[in-house]
Amino acid sequence: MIDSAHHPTGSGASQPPSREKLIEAAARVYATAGFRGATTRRIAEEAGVNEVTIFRLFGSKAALIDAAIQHRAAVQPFETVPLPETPRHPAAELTAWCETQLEMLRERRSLIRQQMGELAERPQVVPCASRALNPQAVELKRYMRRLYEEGFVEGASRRRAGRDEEAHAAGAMLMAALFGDAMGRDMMPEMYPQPPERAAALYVGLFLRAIRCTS
Amino acid sequence: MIDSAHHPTGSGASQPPSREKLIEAAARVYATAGFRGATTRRIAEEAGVNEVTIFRLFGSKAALIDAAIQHRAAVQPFETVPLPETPRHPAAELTAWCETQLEMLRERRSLIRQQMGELAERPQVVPCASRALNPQAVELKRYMRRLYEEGFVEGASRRRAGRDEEAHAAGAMLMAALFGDAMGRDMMPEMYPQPPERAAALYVGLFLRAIRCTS
DNA sequence: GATGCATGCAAGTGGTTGCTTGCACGGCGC
DNA sequence: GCGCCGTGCAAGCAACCACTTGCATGCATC
Repeated sequence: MIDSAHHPTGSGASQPPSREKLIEAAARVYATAGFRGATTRRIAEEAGVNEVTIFRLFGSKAALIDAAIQHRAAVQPFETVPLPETPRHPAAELTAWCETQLEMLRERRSLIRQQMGELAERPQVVPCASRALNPQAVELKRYMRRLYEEGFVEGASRRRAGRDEEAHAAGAMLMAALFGDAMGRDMMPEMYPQPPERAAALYVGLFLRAIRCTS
Repeated sequence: MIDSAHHPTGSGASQPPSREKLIEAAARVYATAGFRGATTRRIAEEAGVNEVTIFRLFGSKAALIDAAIQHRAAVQPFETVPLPETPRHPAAELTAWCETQLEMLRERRSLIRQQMGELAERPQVVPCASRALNPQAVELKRYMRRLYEEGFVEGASRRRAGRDEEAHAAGAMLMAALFGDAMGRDMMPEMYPQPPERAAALYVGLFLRAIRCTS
């Protein structure tokens, strides 16, 4: 029934469908069951292919799941909206940016949770997991530096070291707020009484006031 | 069921050692390996007792691990330093409080990570996991309300709803900053360049400025 | 000494896991 | 027609899993 079409090679544009189906199924199963819970039988069933195909195409379960995780990490971050090169309306710009961050984090929520849980046993997932978050933090810091340079920050005349320290902490705090919101909203709803669509604007408002920025 | 007590050694305050040894070993193994990875053989070996003892004392592996998790969650939160009833030096008081929070979170880091990972498959751990964090958030909110009442917040005259919304978000943001610091410092060190002992003071400083509090 | 109890030890249960093997089928280029 | 290759199917393997059973042992109380 599922025989979707064409097939491999030729001009090699699309992979043999089994490979792709397995990678996506593995990502789904892993996100809800973790490495140990993602059995080859379950992944194969989810993908609608035979179990042996996993070993023929990937060699081992670990290789398949690594491929799946890396696929997920490699495909999405490029969709991120960059912050503008020169700030004009910090509140609006940051809010929009934070909203896409939140969306991204919420979408990957269960995968990120699994990776956090398996961090102790499979430390090789660390670079893969943080690779998704790190460029975002860098982007935020670049934008903050421009906020200082363009005079959006009032009391920025203090000594450089203290300013940097505070700016780093503020950036980390904003990222943590987004992360915590995306991760914690379903586990502890009483801690997040506001509707999710208000979250970004609220965090950004607090963030800008914390760094003394005239929004 | 929990008839500890009985028996030996005269005034016998101490439980039969096997039970306690197993609970602590289970907590350790679970924190690094998760539910599926925490095999009864491994726990028994870690505890230095025979594997059958697990089933004689707890009936099943799940019961043992539940007991271990609940034991960890039940024992520690009482050590928390409460925030003062009437604020005097918000910055100092909050910083001290945040430092104990950070300490607690860092100590339980791997256990919390595991619980997050298994949240999708074993949702019954949710209340147990959030029970550790929730009272802290409540305590923070009580303290914040007193900050408003005692006149520590400058522009608090705005409409009530907006103030509450912002205060909630600010509280969530501070808790998230602590959580993210405790969880992320080892996974993404470049995001936390400051030494860990400065963290609490920095977050509190930003937090107080965000809610317009005169520290 | 006898009884009760917690524990250790050895063996074994049925089930699941990752992975392999052997074989058959069908579409493709030659 | 004829290989080639990707795939499905059935069977099976050794290892591991949670859990059980039966028996021996040590210790404390009676």
